[in-house]
Amino acid sequence: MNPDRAKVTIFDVAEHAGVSIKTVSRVVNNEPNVRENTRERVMLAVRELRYQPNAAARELSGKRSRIIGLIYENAEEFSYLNDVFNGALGICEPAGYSLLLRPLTLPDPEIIDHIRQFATNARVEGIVLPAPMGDLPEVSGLLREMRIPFAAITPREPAPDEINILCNDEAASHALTELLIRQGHDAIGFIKGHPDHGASHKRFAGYRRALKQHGVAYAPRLVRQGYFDFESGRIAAGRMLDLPNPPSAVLASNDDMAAGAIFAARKRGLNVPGELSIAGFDDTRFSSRIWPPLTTVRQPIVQMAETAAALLIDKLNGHSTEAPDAPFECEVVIRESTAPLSPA
Amino acid sequence: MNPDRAKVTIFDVAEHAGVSIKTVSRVVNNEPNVRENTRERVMLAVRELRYQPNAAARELSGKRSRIIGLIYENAEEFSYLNDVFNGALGICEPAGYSLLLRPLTLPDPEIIDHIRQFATNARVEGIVLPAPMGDLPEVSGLLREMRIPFAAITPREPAPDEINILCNDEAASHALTELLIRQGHDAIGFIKGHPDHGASHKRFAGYRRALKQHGVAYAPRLVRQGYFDFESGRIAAGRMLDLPNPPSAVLASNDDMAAGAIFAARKRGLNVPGELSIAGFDDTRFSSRIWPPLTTVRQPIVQMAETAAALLIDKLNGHSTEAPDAPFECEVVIRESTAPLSPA
DNA sequence: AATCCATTTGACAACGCTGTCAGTTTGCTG
DNA sequence: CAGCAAACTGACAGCGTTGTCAAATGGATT
Repeated sequence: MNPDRAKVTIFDVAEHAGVSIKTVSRVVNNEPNVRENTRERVMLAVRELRYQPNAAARELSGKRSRIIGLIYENAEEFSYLNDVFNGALGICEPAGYSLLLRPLTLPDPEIIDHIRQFATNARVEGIVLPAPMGDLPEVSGLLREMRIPFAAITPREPAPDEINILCNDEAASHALTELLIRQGHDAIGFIKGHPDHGASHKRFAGYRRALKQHGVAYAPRLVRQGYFDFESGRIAAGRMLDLPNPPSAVLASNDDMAAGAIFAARKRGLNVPGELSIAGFDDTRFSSRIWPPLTTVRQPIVQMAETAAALLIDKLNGHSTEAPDAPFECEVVIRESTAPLSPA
Repeated sequence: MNPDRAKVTIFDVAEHAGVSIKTVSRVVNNEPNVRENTRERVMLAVRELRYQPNAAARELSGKRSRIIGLIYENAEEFSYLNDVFNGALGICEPAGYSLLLRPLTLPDPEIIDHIRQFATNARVEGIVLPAPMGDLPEVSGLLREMRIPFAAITPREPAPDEINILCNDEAASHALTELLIRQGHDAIGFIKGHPDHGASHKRFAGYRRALKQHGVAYAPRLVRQGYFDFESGRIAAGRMLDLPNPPSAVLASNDDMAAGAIFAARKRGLNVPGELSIAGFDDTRFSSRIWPPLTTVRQPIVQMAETAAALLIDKLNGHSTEAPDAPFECEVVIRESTAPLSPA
């Protein structure tokens, strides 16, 4: 530690303001029962001396670490996490909290131990769980058991007394499918996402609902299991395209798989979107950088993460945690990878 | 803080092992002057009780926070940072350090204040500076002045007594250019990177050296300024392609700009790599997902970040910081966006 | 002016660890 | 077997805050 830094203590402020250290503590922590007059005097001293409370002493004495953990899957795709980090950090910092990262590589047979150790060792007060961490029952179960508050950013059903940040994946998927149907497509392939992710089911459900609503027959042969990665999308799309009656459009449950589908189409000499429309999900950073730019669905991830962190901090501070009334809205982004069914 | 957690203190261990707390402290901190016999007894007690030192108390008493900061540019492209995070976290965690993130949006006129505040407030012991943070003289200058040890992962010239992690960008750029020359290209465009990044200059230097070495004339009209983002790459490439005698190959200083170049080529109906070879730099995650997959250069970023963190921690622990003898090696990855010059 | 109660303030003991320094043991020497 | 240095070990005082609880203050009521 550098000798030049962090030397103004609560005693200095107390002396400067002519009060006791406890009063300074009260002011700094916004506690009640301080006369307005006194409060101002202390604040002035704080500002003049540039006092910054010592976090370690605070934690040791007050039992509050002001640290929030963020446990995430260390997947390849990072733009989602980037948004989550930014959202969470943006809230934590001004609130005086630190954010501690804990990447985990899934599947992880020792996940329970890892999380338990993280929670204990890193003395986090609360934890943010972006997808797919929030989807894993063993994770939320452990945290519940350890009585560590958490906020899950994940499309699972809301649990009472737990913070859940949702978005309307299902509706967005429905809208996207509807778009393709309106463009004349009636053989629409679907590449499912990883079955452990709540989002996968929501997205598939939206697809099916749209088909049904518009009287388009559901064809199991046009549905393939994918795992949210490029490779599985490439393979799944390839299988469909090699079918005797291939689909004229493919909806992938995320952009990575959509990119895989484009790759597969191109390998087979198919023009996208002329001969095959392809849409994705997530509006990943590269969605607009590939050719053709992807039609996809954008989620307000930064906002969702902000809300997660804010609600979590509220809860930690004993404020009433009122969940947002409605799920966050996704937005369909129409680009050039989809087009009306050509007359051929 | 949860009542169930973190209750075993140094006193419990001391009692269990039949020694004083100070001895436990010595063992836990690997201090000398403890009889082997005693050490083992204490270790046993530590393990049996699952003792985990209280970080706050340690910091308060010992003046060591065991926190390392990571200041980074909050750019759109994240795969580089992902690798940096993973590398640094992978080292910090087992070493008992926490990693605290501080994203900064560049350019930031108040960068000095932001960093100063981060360093003071967050009580970091040392800081990792990935590119382009390490390139900014005001940043390294401030840290030097504040006497906070830092490790810069950046292609600047090594500074004495400072930790610098380098890689041979220049050589890789040279090799990539050479590859194109060998494929028959003699009108090779170059899109420069952001002038504030050290890497930009290295990469340009490698290009020029290769041209010179192989007797290919250097044509300023084939060199354009870019800023490492897709859009600037698209524009720069577009300008070159609209030239009366356009290049048959374009080397972009990173993959984002290379993707922009592919985009520009496609807009003009040019076949890549048939009519135009394009190569990038960095082997971003999407390099192999776009069409055609990009020929590019891969840097061992995870290793570089690991080394940065490890050397920094060594330094903080007072060990001799011996810099790695040689810069890290980049690797040219040949994919399908480059091809021999076609006879036409 | 005296009394009472609510509000405000302060004294002081934790919190769990490391640094300091003094005390105790051990292993050699002579 | 005493004597001595070196190797160990332990007692105790902080570190800078917050929690507890007692004391002081102030205003309203007799």
